[in-house]
Amino acid sequence: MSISKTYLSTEAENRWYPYWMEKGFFRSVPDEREPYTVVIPPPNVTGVLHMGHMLNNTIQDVLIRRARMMGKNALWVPGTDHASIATEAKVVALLAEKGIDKKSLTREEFLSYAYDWKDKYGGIILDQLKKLGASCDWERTTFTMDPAMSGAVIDTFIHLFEKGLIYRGIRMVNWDPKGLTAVSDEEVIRKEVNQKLFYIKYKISDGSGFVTIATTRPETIMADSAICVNPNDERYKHLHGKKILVPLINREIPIITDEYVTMDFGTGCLKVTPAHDLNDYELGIKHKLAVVDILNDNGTLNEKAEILVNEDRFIARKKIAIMLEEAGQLEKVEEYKSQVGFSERTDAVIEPKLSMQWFVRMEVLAKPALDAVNDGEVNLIPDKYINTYRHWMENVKDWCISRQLWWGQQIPAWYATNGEVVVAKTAEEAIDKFKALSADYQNITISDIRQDDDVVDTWFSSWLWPISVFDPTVFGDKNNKGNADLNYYYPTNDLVTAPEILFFWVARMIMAGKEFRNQVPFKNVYLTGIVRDKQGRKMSKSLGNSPDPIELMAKYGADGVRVGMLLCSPAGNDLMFDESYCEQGRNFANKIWNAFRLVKGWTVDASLKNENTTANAWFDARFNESLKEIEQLFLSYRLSEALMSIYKLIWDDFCSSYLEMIKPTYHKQENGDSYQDAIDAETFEFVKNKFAEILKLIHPFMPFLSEELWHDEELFGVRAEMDCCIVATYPTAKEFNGQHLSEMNAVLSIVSEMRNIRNAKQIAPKEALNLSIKNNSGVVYAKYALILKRLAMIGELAMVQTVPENATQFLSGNDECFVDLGDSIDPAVEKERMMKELVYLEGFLKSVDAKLSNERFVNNAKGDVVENEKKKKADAEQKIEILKVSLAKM
RNA sequence: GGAGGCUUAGCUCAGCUGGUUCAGAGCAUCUGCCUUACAAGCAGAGGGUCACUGGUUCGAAUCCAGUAGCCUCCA
Repeated sequence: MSISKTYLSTEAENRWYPYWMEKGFFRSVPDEREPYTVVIPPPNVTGVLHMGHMLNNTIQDVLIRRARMMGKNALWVPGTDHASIATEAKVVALLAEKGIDKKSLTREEFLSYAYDWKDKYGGIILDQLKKLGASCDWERTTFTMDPAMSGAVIDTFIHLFEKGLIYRGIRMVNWDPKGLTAVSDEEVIRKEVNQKLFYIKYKISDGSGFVTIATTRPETIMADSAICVNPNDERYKHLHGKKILVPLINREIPIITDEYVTMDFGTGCLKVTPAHDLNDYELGIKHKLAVVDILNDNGTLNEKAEILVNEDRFIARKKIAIMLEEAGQLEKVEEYKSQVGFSERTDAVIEPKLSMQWFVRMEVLAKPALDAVNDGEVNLIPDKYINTYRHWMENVKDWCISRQLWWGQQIPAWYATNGEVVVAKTAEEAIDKFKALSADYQNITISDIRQDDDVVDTWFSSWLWPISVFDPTVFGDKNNKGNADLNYYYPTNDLVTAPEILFFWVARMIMAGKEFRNQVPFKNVYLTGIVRDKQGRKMSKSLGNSPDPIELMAKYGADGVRVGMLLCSPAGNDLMFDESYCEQGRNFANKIWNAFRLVKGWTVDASLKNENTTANAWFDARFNESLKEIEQLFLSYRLSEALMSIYKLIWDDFCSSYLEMIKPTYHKQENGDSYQDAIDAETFEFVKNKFAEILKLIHPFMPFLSEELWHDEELFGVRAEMDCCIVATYPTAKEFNGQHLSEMNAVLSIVSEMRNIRNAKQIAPKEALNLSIKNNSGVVYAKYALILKRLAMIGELAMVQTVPENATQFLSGNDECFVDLGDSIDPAVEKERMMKELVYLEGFLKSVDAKLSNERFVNNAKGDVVENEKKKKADAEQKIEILKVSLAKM
């Protein structure tokens, strides 16, 4: 091992990750042990590691490594998601750079380009996870479009269709008339735009006058199906039941009433255009209105518009305005600001468009998934998300699963020329199904049928993930009980993911788990926060406010970054990331490194008697006390707090206190040379063992550093090939002696007071001070003489019955401590200090007395609370007495 | 518009079923130290009307209601 002054992270990282891989420590196969399983939320195959991944995967690795060390058969399944929209967009863009238009390619040609691209870049993110130290079983790496995984998706589609849970229906989608595709809500950018509000006069068909309607889209009047007014609107009561004529084309449409209409917006009179507006569409369904779609896919008007056919929608808007003006039906035009959606990819104005889509019926599937969380079969951590989950699941809408893309699993639906549809795995099966359907299809051939062009939503494959990674063959066949892997590893234990996909992904996995295994896919869902920058902005590429995780790891070490991530990540709350946390992580690594160097440098003398039994016994108790706390914190998934507990145990208790207690003394000789005492064998053995325990304790958080030190041959000797920290047994809390802890707390408070005195009086650390104690507590201070000497440089430690002269004094508990400072004592200052303390204690006593003399308190409060107050009273009274006596003597 | 959440030290957060001298931790800050493990360090210290206003209670950071500000999801 290197004796460098600081921990060199890169060296350790390059040494141990390959070693772990080579020895197969990440590999898991079913055996007789209890399994502990985590499936990775598959990152987007096009992605590169960002801070969100860092956080998410650090947490998973901590959980997995700890479970592995606790003797469980730990499996972390890695993989990637095909992310149809994002990936297809990237491939289209890449092709465009090469001058290739997607539309000029066949589906097969396009997919071949896409696969080339995926093969080239798809593994980047997984390699980056390895840098972080992720201990995934890489032999199980899965991709959501692997043939077997896609097979599972198709089987699922067919299964649900046959069960009546998948249907086709009309739905309003965001249509990009330039890209000629539907885009998801996430790909629509809303911008505020200056528009015009046109006030158009519609003739009442019985000739009794006009109604004025305000609209920003006059070009859609030809698609109007009705005019709607609020039934409570007095201004329009006379119109109820009448009909009206669409300007320019004079089509007759009804006047309907609905409270949906806002009376004080525009004229209070709304034109209803079900084909071109989502709200109007719903209104149309409610009132059973005709749907008139006047737009072509490219945004031009079609023949249903009757006029301006083949004109672009925006040109049509201008022309209509003129035509209305000429017809005397344009009352006025106002400037108006409103939100308009633009396509993220083409910047075209999004057109709401009705189209035929495939849906999954949610009601039947959602019920058991809702119950699973309500009944605690699945725990959400933190549990505040239960409300959100419940609210969503109780108001769940059917799931639109078709996407107008090529990258993904093509929908297994087949159409005959007349539009009739069957769902089947292959064209051949589809033919059979058509033949079975009707005698008319007896001569149908493959060339007569056409497969649906669309693919399914990516979530429709990832909702199967916790099952399909183990056995993708169980979805089409109810009798298939699944392979050994599935039966061993499923249900998994913990899922670590972001709250934003609680519904998109987590809820749907629970549905799939219930549907296909009749068992939830995981027991606990740990929801992490969003990584934000210091100013609270979400980290994003476009803002450029996200540090590159790879660079961070190069700078602070993977362990430093892991610690840094967790230090600032309360469960479920967003975290304000700042590089300084990584710096803190690196410093911590360095602290452990140097503590190790210290211990390593000691020489052992087997003939020495163990003088450190008190220190050893205390640290053992403290270690177990802390461990007990840490175990509780892990149980409640408070990982950052568990880490902080370990941090303080190592830094404060082990380094600052314990090592200083046992550190052999240096001696300076007259000739200027110095030598250090040796340490006794028993203590050395103890500290060595405890150090190993500490390395194990920190391993899940800092795998590289701990493994590196674990293999230090000088301290631990040569280890067997498989003797690694990663598979060492995790420490468990044992019983501990509370008296050791309380006594040492008293001693350490004396140390702290002594240091304070030195600081205040500017006494050099090397100058020994004499301490006398008037013991009221019964603590045997003689046991702690060596510790007091080493930590506070106390020369003589004396037990006294009377108060010495010329000493400064302080209380440790109820024990009176006196430090002989000779002439440097200023009685006036001493007196003032003590008076101050007395005043404080008397005030405190008064408040305790007030409580105790309050009958209602004594009668209502619990017994132990009252007892406690009495104890506080007695304690304060004793201290006051001591102070008064001392003051009287001065 | 609907639902949920958050607000405690300069920053990031703990504070569970109201009751230890309850107002805490880490970082940052300040003071003094290059003390042969570590200046990426050591030893000390200062910092807060627990968002605001009411209520319940013997007792409220903690429970309830309202107000303000911020955030997320759904529409």
